[in-house]
Amino acid sequence: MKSNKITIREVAKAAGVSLGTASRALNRAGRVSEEAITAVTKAARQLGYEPDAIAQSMRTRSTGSVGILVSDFTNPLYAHIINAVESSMQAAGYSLLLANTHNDAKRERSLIDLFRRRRVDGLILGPCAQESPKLLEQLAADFPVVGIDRDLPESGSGVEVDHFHGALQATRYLLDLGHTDIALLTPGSTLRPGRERIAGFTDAYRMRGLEPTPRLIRAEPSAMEFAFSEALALLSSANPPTAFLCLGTRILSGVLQALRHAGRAIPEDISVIGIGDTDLSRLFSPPITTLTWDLDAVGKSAAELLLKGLDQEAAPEPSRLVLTTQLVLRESCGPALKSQARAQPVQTRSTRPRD
Amino acid sequence: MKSNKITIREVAKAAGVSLGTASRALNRAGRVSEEAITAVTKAARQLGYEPDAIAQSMRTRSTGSVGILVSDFTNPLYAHIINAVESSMQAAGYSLLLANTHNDAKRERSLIDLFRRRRVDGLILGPCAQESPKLLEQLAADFPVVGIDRDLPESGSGVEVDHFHGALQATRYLLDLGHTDIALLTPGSTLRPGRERIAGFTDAYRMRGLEPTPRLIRAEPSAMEFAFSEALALLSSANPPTAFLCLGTRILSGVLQALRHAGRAIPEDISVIGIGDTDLSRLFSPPITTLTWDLDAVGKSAAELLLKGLDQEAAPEPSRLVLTTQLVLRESCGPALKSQARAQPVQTRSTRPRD
DNA sequence: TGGTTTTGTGGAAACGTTTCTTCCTATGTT
DNA sequence: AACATAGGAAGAAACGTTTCCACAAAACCA
Repeated sequence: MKSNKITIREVAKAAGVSLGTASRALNRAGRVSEEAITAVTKAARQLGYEPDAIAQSMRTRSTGSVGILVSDFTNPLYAHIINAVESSMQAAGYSLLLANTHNDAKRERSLIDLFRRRRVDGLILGPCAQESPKLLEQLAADFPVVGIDRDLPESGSGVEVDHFHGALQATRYLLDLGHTDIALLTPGSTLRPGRERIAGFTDAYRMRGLEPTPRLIRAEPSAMEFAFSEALALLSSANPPTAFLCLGTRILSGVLQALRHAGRAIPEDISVIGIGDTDLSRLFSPPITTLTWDLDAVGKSAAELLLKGLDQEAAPEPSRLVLTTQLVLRESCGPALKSQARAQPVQTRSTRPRD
Repeated sequence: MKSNKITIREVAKAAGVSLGTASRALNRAGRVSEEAITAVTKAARQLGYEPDAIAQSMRTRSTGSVGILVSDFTNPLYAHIINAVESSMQAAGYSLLLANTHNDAKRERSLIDLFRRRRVDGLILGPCAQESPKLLEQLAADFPVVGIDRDLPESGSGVEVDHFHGALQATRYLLDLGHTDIALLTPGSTLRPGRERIAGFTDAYRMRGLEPTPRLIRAEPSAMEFAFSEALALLSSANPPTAFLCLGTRILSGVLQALRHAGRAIPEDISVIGIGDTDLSRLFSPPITTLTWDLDAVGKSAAELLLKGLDQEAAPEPSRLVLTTQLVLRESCGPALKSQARAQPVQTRSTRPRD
């Protein structure tokens, strides 16, 4: 049952019409008679005609596919976002071209070029190391681009999570519990999320007239091994932190592992805040207080923004969307019993204009 | 900086050669002089020429893209597999077209048709409800297809995990601990993995001269809510199980949640075996004994099988690969203290020929 | 009835490549 | 010196669609 390729030419011949008419009949475009439509559709069905999407793309200059680039979709946060994107795009008739950048700017660049050569209709880009807004600007000349949690040029569209206020809220919560030596672990200070988190973290301190300890701010590319050894090092340092703010899924695992390894009890010895409402944070003992946000909404919004850009060819008005975070309180944070106020009081000044 | 499309025609003109020569020069195919090559490549670089992959596909009948279909890549198991597939395929120069079937045979069918129309060079298919090997056979006539953990026709290639012996080993381990009332929770008895697991589970009992309790075998589509309520129901039933074999990532979470909800201690009150070496199973207290296998190897092997099929057009010899499972012993299983031998001794007979 | 519009059709062009065929021109051989 | 041979290039065909254009026939309007 080798399915021989049936072209529209053969359909036309079988229906007794010209090739052009057959095409118009199948697409119900332009002027076609009812009887031509019935004849052609019948012939197409009988022959098992399947239009060649490549040839269609060739002619129409649109492929019906969009690319999505993230650093690593093994990360459950990305997996959920991509899942939502896929649902929305599939419903709209688009296919998803997926690739990992592994947080490598060079690779991202070459993947973008690859996708451009493949003539994707649009592109969704997650954060990536050493990202430059300029790249996006150039890209946006070719097709709609939507960034996720990414630095955007003036003209760019994207959806962002309010990591600034998220980190601020989480930090204030810990400060309120009496912690002053809070370790902040977050991936990538060069990426928007990391930058915003550090700013929010710092601001929370300053709003209390305190200053965070630079030594306790660890912003490296997310890796569980990094988080594990880093946490272990911090714990055995001269002035160990009394709380860990773990703003990365892998980081949370690494820190929890380190705490177990070091024999520290949560929340008695040390408080922990995690990220992303995963099975781990819900089912860990104790359940982990978690900074979270709506991943489905991120993906869905990104898809909608992209679809909007795909719809109207000539209306490239940029749109941004900011999603808020929620702090889900569980049982992993307690008062800082052995707190020693080491943080330096300074004049309160925000690292960021108030909004 | 609107990037105007540069065609090979313009490159040829700039280099002072004919269109055909330019193409041959860029592809280093056929007879071309060295000087033509240098002239053309220089012109191409200067003009910023990027070949149009669609047009290339049109002519060469190959798109350099492969499709992959799984039920739901939010499942970390699939995410890891896809990750490995993506790495291998990207290294080989292929792009990945991804979609979720949501375990719906109809949707799978239509996605396959969509991918076929998009002229993917190959296809990787995860398990899907009501799958029919016949479908794969038809498909394989058009392009190479690789199944993952899926029923295959005679002629099909694929990689499979030895769920049979995995379940057998896990069950025997629990039986050795004195458990006779073991609950088996696994997604989809119509899917190969579920079927094999039930067979392995049953065989383990029979090798001891016992028979499993049908009531304790729960094979439904994987859903955390299902597992939670199902586990709760089993716990409050007349003869509750003393051990849970949770052969699905979501299922494990649901059962753990149910056990916490019911106030049962692991492993004192009840023993638990999970699946997939996730953060949850490693970091849970106590760490969960886990039936696991090499997800990277699954993805990598699937990609390699597909690449082999893509390479040689004319050699459709089917190849199968079976990967073994490992039982990672942790601390979630203990002896069945309040075991009451309720299982019926029967004549030992395997549900499956020995291998 | 004669012109004007509408409607449907067939044929051809176009999308941007690769590849096949033909042809010319050196180069080498007897 | 005449002739075979091979290397290189130009030109055209092909991939399977959609869409543009011209044109005939039918319908409409005065």
